[in-house]
Amino acid sequence: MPASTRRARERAITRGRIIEAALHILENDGVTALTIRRIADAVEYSAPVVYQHFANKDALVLELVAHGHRLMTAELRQAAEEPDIDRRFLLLASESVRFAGEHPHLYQVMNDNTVDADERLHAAVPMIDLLRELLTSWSDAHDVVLADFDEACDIVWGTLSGIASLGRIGTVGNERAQQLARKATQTLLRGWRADSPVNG
Amino acid sequence: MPASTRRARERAITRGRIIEAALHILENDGVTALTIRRIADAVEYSAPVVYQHFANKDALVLELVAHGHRLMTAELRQAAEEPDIDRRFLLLASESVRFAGEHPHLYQVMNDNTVDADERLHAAVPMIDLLRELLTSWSDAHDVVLADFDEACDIVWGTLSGIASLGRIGTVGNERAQQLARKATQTLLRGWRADSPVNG
DNA sequence: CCAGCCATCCTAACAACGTTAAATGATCTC
DNA sequence: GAGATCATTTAACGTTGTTAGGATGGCTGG
Repeated sequence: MPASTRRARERAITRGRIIEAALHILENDGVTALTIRRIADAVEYSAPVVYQHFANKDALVLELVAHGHRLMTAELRQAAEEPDIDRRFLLLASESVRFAGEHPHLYQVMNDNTVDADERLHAAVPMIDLLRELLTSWSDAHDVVLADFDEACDIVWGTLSGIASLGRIGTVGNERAQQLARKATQTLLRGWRADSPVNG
Repeated sequence: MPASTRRARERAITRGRIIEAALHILENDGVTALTIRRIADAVEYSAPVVYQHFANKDALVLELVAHGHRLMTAELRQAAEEPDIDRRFLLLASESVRFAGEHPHLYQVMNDNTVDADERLHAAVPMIDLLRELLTSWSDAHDVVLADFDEACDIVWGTLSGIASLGRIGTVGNERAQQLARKATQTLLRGWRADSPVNG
């Protein structure tokens, strides 16, 4: 069925254009401007065609969330080229907060509780994987045995996302939030080193 | 103007009933059910009456956010009767996460980024004050001088709120999030003690 | 006591939202 | 080329936040 595959290809292209347009609207004009009709306008279709590619708006937004996490992870992996492990960890911390500041609206839907929590977790998997990698290299480098690895990983994740959310508050600001993230991970790592049976 | 004060009294009562009804709807049926018409129905008025007491829906929601922070702070202060400082700190950590689990919808609007960030900060002042008190008593008790007190305070705040948000994810769960909060603060405090010029 | 005023309340409506049904047009299959 | 399938649009439904205009009732000054 050659025709069918061409159709499928065209469908996939349109689907991608919709996501792209939605992302553009979200990043430029915020979450309140992200409406089905505006997205349809941007891709020069009428509103119902969106529903041929996504079951509903939530499904489309979820796609944006996944895209956001992939983008964030990619940027963070770029920052992971820093050779020194501790510096790398601190850099990842501040850079994750910086990402939240540079993509405020995208980061908002990434962490908004309006999106189903479990599906949000699934979208965040690449980010969590990166954290696990980093934490293993760090504990290996310092001969630190963590009492509960997954626990430590979740703690870092929760801490960074919480502090990044703090950054949107005007009186805190993103630069300060970056500093907070660095200090927080620094303190956490120091705490784990102090707790480790080898160094403690 | 005796009549005017009676009017004002009645107005205040109605206003309070609206907030109460809104809170009830929010906690029971979630944020999507929190609509002006449903609130008006609950207080046996028509929808436009709500706008005689609140400029718009956001203003009303902001009131719920402030109420939520007051409620949370009150519960946490109750937990602050624990005499041992370190146990008190850990208790506050887990209890703050527990509150998020017992009032999921309320906690959602408290931390949702749809509400203006700066006004959310203003609503969170009592909670921050409690944190500051706790942190000063802790550093006094252990002769720890924190390099930057406000920084440490914001770190704890961001960490706890971030981990509490983690708790709504099904695969994490609230009990585990409570444990994470305890461990996170424990590790942070240990890190600060290790860093203090007196004990370090 | 009564006319007038002012606050309060409701009905009706507006624009915009997510979403669906039905109709139209294009494209592919045989 | 005829019939079926897909793509697309127009129209509409129900709901949302919000505002305008008119009715109603109690307070105030004479």
